[in-house]
Amino acid sequence: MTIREIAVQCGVSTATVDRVLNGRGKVRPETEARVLAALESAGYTKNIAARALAIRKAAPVVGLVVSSLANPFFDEMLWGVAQAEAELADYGIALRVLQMRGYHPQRQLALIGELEEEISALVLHPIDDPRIVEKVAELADRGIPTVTVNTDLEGSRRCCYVGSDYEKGGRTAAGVMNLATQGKARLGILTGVDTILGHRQRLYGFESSIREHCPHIEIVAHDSARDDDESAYAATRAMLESDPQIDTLMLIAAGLKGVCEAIFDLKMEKSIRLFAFDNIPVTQAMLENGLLKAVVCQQPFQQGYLSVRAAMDIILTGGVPYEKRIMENQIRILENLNE
Amino acid sequence: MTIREIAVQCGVSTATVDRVLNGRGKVRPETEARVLAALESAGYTKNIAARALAIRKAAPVVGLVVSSLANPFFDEMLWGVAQAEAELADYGIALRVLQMRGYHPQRQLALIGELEEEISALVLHPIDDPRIVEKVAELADRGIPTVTVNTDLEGSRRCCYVGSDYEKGGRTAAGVMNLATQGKARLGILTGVDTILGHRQRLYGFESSIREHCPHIEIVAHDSARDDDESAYAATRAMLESDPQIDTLMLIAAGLKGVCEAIFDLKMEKSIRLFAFDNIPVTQAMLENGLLKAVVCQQPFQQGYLSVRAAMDIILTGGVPYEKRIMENQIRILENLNE
DNA sequence: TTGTATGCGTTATCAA
DNA sequence: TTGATAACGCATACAA
Repeated sequence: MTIREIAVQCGVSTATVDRVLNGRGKVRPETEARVLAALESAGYTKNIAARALAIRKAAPVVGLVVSSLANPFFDEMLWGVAQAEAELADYGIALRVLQMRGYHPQRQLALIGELEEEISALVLHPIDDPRIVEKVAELADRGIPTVTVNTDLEGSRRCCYVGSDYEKGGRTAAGVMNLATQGKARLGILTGVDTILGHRQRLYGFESSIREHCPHIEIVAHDSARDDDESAYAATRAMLESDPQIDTLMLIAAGLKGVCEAIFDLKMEKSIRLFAFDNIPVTQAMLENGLLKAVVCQQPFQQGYLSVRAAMDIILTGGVPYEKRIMENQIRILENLNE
Repeated sequence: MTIREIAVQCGVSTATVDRVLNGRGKVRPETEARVLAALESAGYTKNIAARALAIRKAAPVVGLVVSSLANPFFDEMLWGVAQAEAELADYGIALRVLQMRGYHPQRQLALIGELEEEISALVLHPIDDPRIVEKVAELADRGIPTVTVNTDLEGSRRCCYVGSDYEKGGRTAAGVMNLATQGKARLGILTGVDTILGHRQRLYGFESSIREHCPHIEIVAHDSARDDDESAYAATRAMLESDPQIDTLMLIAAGLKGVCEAIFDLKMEKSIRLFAFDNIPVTQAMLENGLLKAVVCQQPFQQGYLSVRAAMDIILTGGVPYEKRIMENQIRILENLNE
């Protein structure tokens, strides 16, 4: 079913159907109603190939802002972004990527500001801050849709989210620990940071699942690794020195390298069973030496690919493909780490 | 870079460039060389949006032949096929699916024959038989590319394969067993069928990995579950009756329901740790009651989606997107079974 | 407020 | 062996 067919059916021109379809106004309400009815009953959907060809002249741009500098987790995600970019080219859509370091709302606002004049859609790895929420609303008012990636921005006017279910990830990690420890452990938990929603959700999922299903896994220590290696080293060392009977550690966020160094420095690598999240450069070596038993990953490549594609789909179809696209929580051991 | 630009650059018409590009012949060798050179140096690639629009008139059809009847594993794969079909519609490409039951080469040949007159590409879940290999070659000669899905067809002229690495899947299952049993088990293996390549590869990956890495996992019994529930019941029952000291079972292929029934009938569900492949309707219940410890899955949805999309890409671009697209071997426990 | 005409890049049908 | 030209479905500048 094409615009032309709808047009003849209603006795109007294709331009009028286009005006109705894209809400450009300047059409008599009565005519509009008639066209809308025809569109509805025909189950009309835009042909994206044709639309892609037509909008080439406008050369739309998708913007991406991500806190990826100095964070190896995002390397793989940016690979997915690159793959999506190659596909965008066929549709005459360009991509502009701005990377930042850390989580400073002001900096993120500045980068969005740098993009907002030229983009038709924004993919954002958002910092959980009211100013960002407000900025997303402002963009929405100006007709620029935002796709959040990796972490959602609650209460905002973003149009869709691509990322994992952190609480489920926490529960999955609890399940793996239960399996690998036969349900018996003296456990220390190294948490992330409170200001990152995903870390809180993961911790909640993990800890509540352990308490509910594993009566013989005893949580004897709790400290924050603060999402970096130095703090992780210090926290791990202090935790193991104050309770040398600990035989199991769960690392909720970043800091794997620091945790492992502390364990080796204390020569406790034979007695500790370590569990963590995500696949970073040091992961494989720690699985190989047997200290790390398993990690739970969240498909970073797919997050990058699908978020940019979602922006593309929104531009191409004019509609939102889904409200949330949740990645799988994947259990990785040495044998299936890199696929 | 467009065909028109290439054309003016070479002082020929777009039609001539098109003839060179699509090997339609009827172009002076000298002209062809000039156009080819220009194409090369410009790094020309077809615009798929434009091509999609143009080929609508020809209304190409993709065919799919799959042994999915009476096999719940394929339900999820067919979901992925349906998703791809929805996307095909935008490109004016239709899909015809023919399902079959079991693995009879003659039947598969008949179904391919039913499709071959009308299709531009074939997606095939191939039976490992010389007649099928020959048929694929015949199609290739007639310009119809074949994408194999789920299982590859070795030595054939298929243009790409979408499916898992079964040997790696076997090694992953060995790794999970090692983790969950602390490397100590008295193990019985229930194999699949020899005539399915994937089953042999999985078994090899699993068994060689166990022998190499797990000195205290003792393989004490071996029998075939023959890929169905009745045979699986009989084999399991016989195995456990002849060696009641077995505490761990690995099921390589289908038959989970039969295996579990045998274990329950023998009232051995408390002493057996069971491992298997794939997520079928009975999987969740067996994970919940604790008999089944984990399964290794092979992304059936993605297999369906990507194989049909590969056929679409081949039609749209005229080239082959990749030679193999390998699915991940995913470790599933109750917490991350359904995502 | 509505309609006409043209172009996006590729394919395919005619003529030459 | 070549080239001109008309689609494919949608968007839009311009005319009415």
